[in-house]
Amino acid sequence: MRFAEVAVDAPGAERQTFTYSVPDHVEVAVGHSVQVPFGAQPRHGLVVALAEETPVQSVREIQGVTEPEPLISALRVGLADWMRARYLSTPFEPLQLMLPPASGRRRRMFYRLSTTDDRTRRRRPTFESDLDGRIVQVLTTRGPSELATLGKELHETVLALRKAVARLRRASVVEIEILWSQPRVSVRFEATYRLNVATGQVAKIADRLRVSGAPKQAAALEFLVGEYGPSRDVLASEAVIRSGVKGPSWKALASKGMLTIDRREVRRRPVAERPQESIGGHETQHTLTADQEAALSRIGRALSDRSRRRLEEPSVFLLYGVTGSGKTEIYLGALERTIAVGKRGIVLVPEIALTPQTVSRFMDRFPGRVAVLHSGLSLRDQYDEWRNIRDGRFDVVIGPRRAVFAPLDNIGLVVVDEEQEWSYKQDERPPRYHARDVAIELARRAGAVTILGSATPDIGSMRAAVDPSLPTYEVLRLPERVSGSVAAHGRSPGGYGRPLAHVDVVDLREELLAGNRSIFSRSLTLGTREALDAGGQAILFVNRRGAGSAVQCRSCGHALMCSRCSISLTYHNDGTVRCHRCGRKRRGGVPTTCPLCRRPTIKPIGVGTEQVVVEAEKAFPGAVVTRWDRDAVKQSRGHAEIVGRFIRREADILVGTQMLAKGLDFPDVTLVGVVNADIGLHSPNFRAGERSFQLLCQVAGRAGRGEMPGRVVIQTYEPDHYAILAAAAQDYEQFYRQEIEFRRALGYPPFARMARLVFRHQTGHVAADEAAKLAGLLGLEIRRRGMESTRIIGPSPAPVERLRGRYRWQIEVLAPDPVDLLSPLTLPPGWIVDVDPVNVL
DNA sequence: AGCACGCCGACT
DNA sequence: GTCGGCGTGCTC
Repeated sequence: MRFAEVAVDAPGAERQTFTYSVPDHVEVAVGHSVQVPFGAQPRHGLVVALAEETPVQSVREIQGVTEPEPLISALRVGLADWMRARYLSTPFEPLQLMLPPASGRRRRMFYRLSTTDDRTRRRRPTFESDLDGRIVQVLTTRGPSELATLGKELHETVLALRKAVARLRRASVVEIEILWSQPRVSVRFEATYRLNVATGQVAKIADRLRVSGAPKQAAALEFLVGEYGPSRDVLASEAVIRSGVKGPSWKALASKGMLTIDRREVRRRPVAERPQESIGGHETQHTLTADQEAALSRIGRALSDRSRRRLEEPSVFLLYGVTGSGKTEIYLGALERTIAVGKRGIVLVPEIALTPQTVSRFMDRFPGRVAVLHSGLSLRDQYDEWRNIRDGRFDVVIGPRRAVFAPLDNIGLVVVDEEQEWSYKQDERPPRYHARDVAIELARRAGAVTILGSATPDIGSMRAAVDPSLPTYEVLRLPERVSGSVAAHGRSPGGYGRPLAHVDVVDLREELLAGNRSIFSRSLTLGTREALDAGGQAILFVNRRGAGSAVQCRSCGHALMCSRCSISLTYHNDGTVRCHRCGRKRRGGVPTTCPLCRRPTIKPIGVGTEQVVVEAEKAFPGAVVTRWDRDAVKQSRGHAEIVGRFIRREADILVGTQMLAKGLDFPDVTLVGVVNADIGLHSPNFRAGERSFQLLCQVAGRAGRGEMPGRVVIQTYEPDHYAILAAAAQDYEQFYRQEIEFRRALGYPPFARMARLVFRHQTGHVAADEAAKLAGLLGLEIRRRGMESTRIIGPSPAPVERLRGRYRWQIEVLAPDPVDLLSPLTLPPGWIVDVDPVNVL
C-alpha cells in the first residue's frame, strides 16, 4: 500500500498536510497535482511526500491526478515547506506560487432541484417563506444556478439566500453540485496536416481528383507536396491561408487516407525572441575595472568549485557597489560563467516595469535565452512562458519577486539586484515571504551561488557579511563609479570614475527665519535655474512615504514625541495626535506653539506632488513640468510614457515620488532636489532611518549620470539627523556604524527577528480588546515556557490605524525566532501574521 | 468553507 | 415527544 502526503487547497487544511492512499491504477510522484476527497467535497491538492505506511487510521483515496506530469520539482516542494515554517503559512499557499499561472480550476457550487424523488416524505414541501418558492421558481426555469445568480435574479442578499437554500436542502427540494471551472488558460492546440502519400504519386492522384470533380483537394495536395513535402507537419491555419483551400477539402482528403490531421501544442513566441522596445539608450561596457575583475573572479571561483560539489566555498556574496559602479556587469559575467559550467540563473529585480534598461542588457548579452517575467504579460503569455521555462528553453529568468518561483531546473546562480528593496517582501497576502530570503534558501538547496547587489545594503545583509561572529556572507566591494557612457564613447581620460554628485543640505528653519515661505529654498531655486539655463534637466523628489505625518516645528525642527516610546507622534485627520507604539493620545491635539521654542510654527507636515508641480511652474516660468507618481501613471499609458517623454526632453522638470529613485538613467539631469527629506524620518518604524537614508542616496544617484556634473539639494528641518548627514556625504559605512548600534541598543533586527500580528475590525474598541486579549495570552505563554529573550511590543494601533474602513491593532513579537513562540499556538480567527515585516503600515 | 453533532426552545 | 434553531469541532 502506498500513501501520499497531500497539501490540500481548502480552508480546514491550514495547519497540516493530509495522508491519502494511492490506488494501484494511479501513478503519483512528489509535485503531482491531485484531486482528493476532503470533508464532503472534492478538493485540489499537491503531493508533498510519499510513504509505504502511515499511522493515520482513516485514510481515503486519491481520486486522480489533474496533470500527467508533476508540476513542481522535489526541490521546490522542500522550499515550499521551508516557507510554510518560516512565514507561518498553510502548506498549500507557497506551493500555489509555484504552479503555472492562471491554470488553476476554481470550485463552483451550483444549486439545482433534487432529482431523486424522496418517497419518505409524503407531503409536498410547503415553503416556509415566500423566498423558498421564488428560489424553486428560478431553479425550474434557469436550471442549476450559483448563489450569485440567484441573488441577482431575486434581488436578495447572499446571506438570506444561504439560509433559504440550506432550508430547501434539508427538505430535499434542492441539492448541490460541485463543478470545476475551466482554467483561465491552458495548453492551446492547433490542427496540423501531414501528407500521407509518396511525392511521386501526388501528380497522378491529383489528376484523378480533378476528374472526379474535386479540384480543391487536388490543389491542396499539390500545395502540400510543393511547399512542405511528405510527412512534415504544417499548421492547418497556415496551410489554409497560404493555399486558399478551406477546411472541408482537407477533411475529405483525410477521410480518403491521403492526409493525417493531427494537433500540435502552440505557444506564443517567448519574449526574448521578440523585438525589444527599449526606452533610453543603455551603456555597453567591455573592459572591466580592477575591482570588477576581482569580484568576478571571486564569484567565478565559487561557481566552479560549487559545480564540482566543493560546497565549503561561501555561497552568498554581498556585492556592495556605489551607484554606477557596474554591478550589472558583474551579474552578466557571473551568469556567463554559470552557463559555462552548464547551469542556469535567476535574476530578481525590484520592479521590472521600472528597470527596462537593465533588462535589455541581459537580453542583449544572452539573445534568445532570457525569459522575462513581466507583470504586464497577459495570462496566456505568463502561462506559455512558465511552460517554456520548465521545458528548459531558457538559461536565465529575470523578473520581480515571484520570479524566484519560476520552474527553472539546474540552478547555479541566483542574483538579487537592489537587495535592500522593500518590494521583495510580499505583505498583502499569504505567504508573506521575502523574495531575497527565499532566493538565498533556494540557492542553498540547489547548491547554487547567491549574489545580493546593492549600493546601500540592507542593514541585516551587511551585518551578516561583516560581523565576524556570523561568517555567512562574503562582501565584494566596488567602491568606484565606472566612467560609463563616457568610456563607451572613448572620451574618458581613462582610470577616472565619474564623481558622485555634490550634495547640499538646506536647513529649512533658516529659510523660514530669512522670510522664505515657499516650498523651495533659495538654494534649490537657484540651483534649478542654473541647471535649466545650462541646458540640463531637473528632478524634484517629493517624499510621500508614511502618509501619517509627524507634527513638526518649522522654526526649530522639533517633532512631537511620545514620552514613553521615543518615537514621534502621528497626526490623524480627525485632529488627534497619537503614539502608534503605545497608543497614547496627546491631550489637546496639535499644540498652538512649539513646546521647545514657543513659536507658533508647529504643524503637521506634508506636501503633495500636485502642489510641487504648481509651485514649480510658478517659480520657473517657461519650464515644462511633468508629474510622475501613481496617479499620473494611471492617467497616462504607464511608466514608459512618462519616462520616455522626460528622456526625449519634452519636459524640463520631473516631479515625482519614490518611483523616480529607482535605477533609471537620465543623462541630462544635473540637478536633483529633495523637497522634503523629513517625511519618513519619523515614521513609527525602527527602519525609518534606514529607509530615509536609502531613499536619499538613490535619489542623489539620479544626478549627474551623463557627462555634466550633478548637484543635489536636500531640504530638511533636521540637517543634523544622522540619516541625512550620512546621505549628504553619500557615506553608507558611516550610516551603517550608527544604525547598527541603534539596533543593537534596542534589540531590533538584525539582533532579533520580528513578527507582526494584526487584527482588523470595523469597530475600534473590538479590535483593541481583541489585541489586548491576545497580548495577555502571549505574555502568559512566554512566562510559562520561560522564553526570556522573547519580547512583545503593544498592543498598539497600527501606524495607519484605519484602513479601508477597518480599525487595525497590532502586536509585535521580537525574539531570536518569533516562530518559536507562535508556531505551536493557534491564533484566534482574524489575526494576520507577518514574519520579518518590512512595511508596517 | 461545509457539514455533522449536539444541546435548547416552539410546535404537533 | 419532535422538529429545527445555530453554537462547537473536524475534515486524511
